[in-house]
Amino acid sequence: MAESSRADRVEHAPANVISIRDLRTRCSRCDIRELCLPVGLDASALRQLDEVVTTRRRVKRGEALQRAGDAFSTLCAVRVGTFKTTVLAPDGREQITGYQMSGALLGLDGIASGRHRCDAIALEDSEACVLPFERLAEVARAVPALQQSLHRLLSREIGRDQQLMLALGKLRAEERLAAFLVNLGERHRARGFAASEFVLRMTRAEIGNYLGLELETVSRLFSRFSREGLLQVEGRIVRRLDIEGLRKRSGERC
Amino acid sequence: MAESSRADRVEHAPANVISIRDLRTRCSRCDIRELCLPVGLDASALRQLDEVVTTRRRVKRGEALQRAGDAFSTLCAVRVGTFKTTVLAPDGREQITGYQMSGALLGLDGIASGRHRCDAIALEDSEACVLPFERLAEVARAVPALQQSLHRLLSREIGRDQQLMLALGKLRAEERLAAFLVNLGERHRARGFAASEFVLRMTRAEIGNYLGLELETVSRLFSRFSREGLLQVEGRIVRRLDIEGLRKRSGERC
DNA sequence: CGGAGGTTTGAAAAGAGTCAAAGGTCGTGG
DNA sequence: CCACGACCTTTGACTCTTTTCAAACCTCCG
Repeated sequence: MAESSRADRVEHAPANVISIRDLRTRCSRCDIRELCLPVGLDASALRQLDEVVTTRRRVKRGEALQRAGDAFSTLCAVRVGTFKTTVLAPDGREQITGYQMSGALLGLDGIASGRHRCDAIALEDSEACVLPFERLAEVARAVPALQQSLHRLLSREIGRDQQLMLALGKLRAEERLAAFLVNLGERHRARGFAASEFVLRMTRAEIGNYLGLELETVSRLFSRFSREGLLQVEGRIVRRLDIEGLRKRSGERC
Repeated sequence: MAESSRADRVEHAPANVISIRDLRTRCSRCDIRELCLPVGLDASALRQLDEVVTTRRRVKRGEALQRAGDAFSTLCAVRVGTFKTTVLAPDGREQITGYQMSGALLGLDGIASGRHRCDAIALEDSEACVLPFERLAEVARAVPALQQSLHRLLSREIGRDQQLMLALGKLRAEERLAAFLVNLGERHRARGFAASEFVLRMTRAEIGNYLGLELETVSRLFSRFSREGLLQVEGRIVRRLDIEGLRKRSGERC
């Protein structure tokens, strides 16, 4: 079952589980803390959060951080790398529901039922901090600022999902891809990288899956945008992304 | 601005705001408590929740319980009636992101930014309990069971959104409507009504908007399902809904 | 350096959208 | 309480975007 196909779980592959202590790194010193759960926490709250986050996991490209159906007990915060989350229809069709970069919190959908509801697959070699949820909830009761952070993260996830629904329900193919690229560019910018030059971590098929399109449609749209000077593209490498031009083509959002 | 077009706010239309005390009703005695925030709370936790929920609001058909952009300070729990929530694209296109029946909690997407991100419009004369969020969060810190309920509700919302993304991204028109009807039937059943006989509270256009389809497509599909004996439909009245038959036509989910 | 997997492009098909028109229903005001 | 108007629904005919199928090429990893 899912248990065995999953990448390095704490119990099964201790080599890939890293004690935070060993690395002498903590949320309080993490360079992505302003993108992650610690946003807005003061020094004392951060110290308490340090006590919650005790391990990390390395996940190789293609491996799963979590599988739908797994028992839920921890959230994972992406530290390095990129993940995709996917939900499965009963007939086997799969929908990618998001791409998560550093700072994102994975597993929030598992709280409700006590089982993970989606797969999280690494798109490149990645690293995530493990947050035992019960422990986190406990600390959140004592630290209002952390409670607020957690509420905000859950709420932000809902807002993001609504934006994707809007894209899937109302935008045409060209608008969806334009919005997706603008969004990717902005997420790179938020992480201190150029918004207009980056490497796609996902295939055309994965972009299409996420946007409710076929891979051929995505490929044709890249060609069109390239022809029209909205970007330069060589395989997965995107250059000179014209954010404003694309925003106009997107009906302005994703 | 939005403020003035909104239905009966506490400050502006006290006539429509009802003190819970006056009605001598509480969460602890509410007949939908097993569909709402109180799920799984014990007597003592319920008593504390009673202290949070002090007012109700009546909202007439077509009026807004909340508007995108409004300052966020309260959640609302649907007591009677039905709402739709909609998000707006910058160019004015609108996507319905959900239909909420009794027990649903509205406003969760506003926690992140402190502003509501969607409109909530009553589809029939409705009534909602008002939950001041700061107060609720405070009580949740003291009452772990309530904290857990709140986390679960937020998480469940994320799960629901993912199912809609799956429908919008991967299902064909016929499958989307079939899944929608099965889902509606089951929600009626969960509320003690027949799963196969109900009145639609939304127009064909609204169903289409929610499912990423045009109203004509929805109308044609109703005719097709009716022709094939999967349901009987007279305007908004649906009878003899064949749940199993429709489930098969849905690729099995929504 | 060999092959699997990923990408591009074309041509044809299909599903859903658009436009149009007519009939139905509901709620409100007279 | 009835009539009118606004809005909703149905159905047909046609259009068009996107999918499907196919083939060739690329490229990157082991």
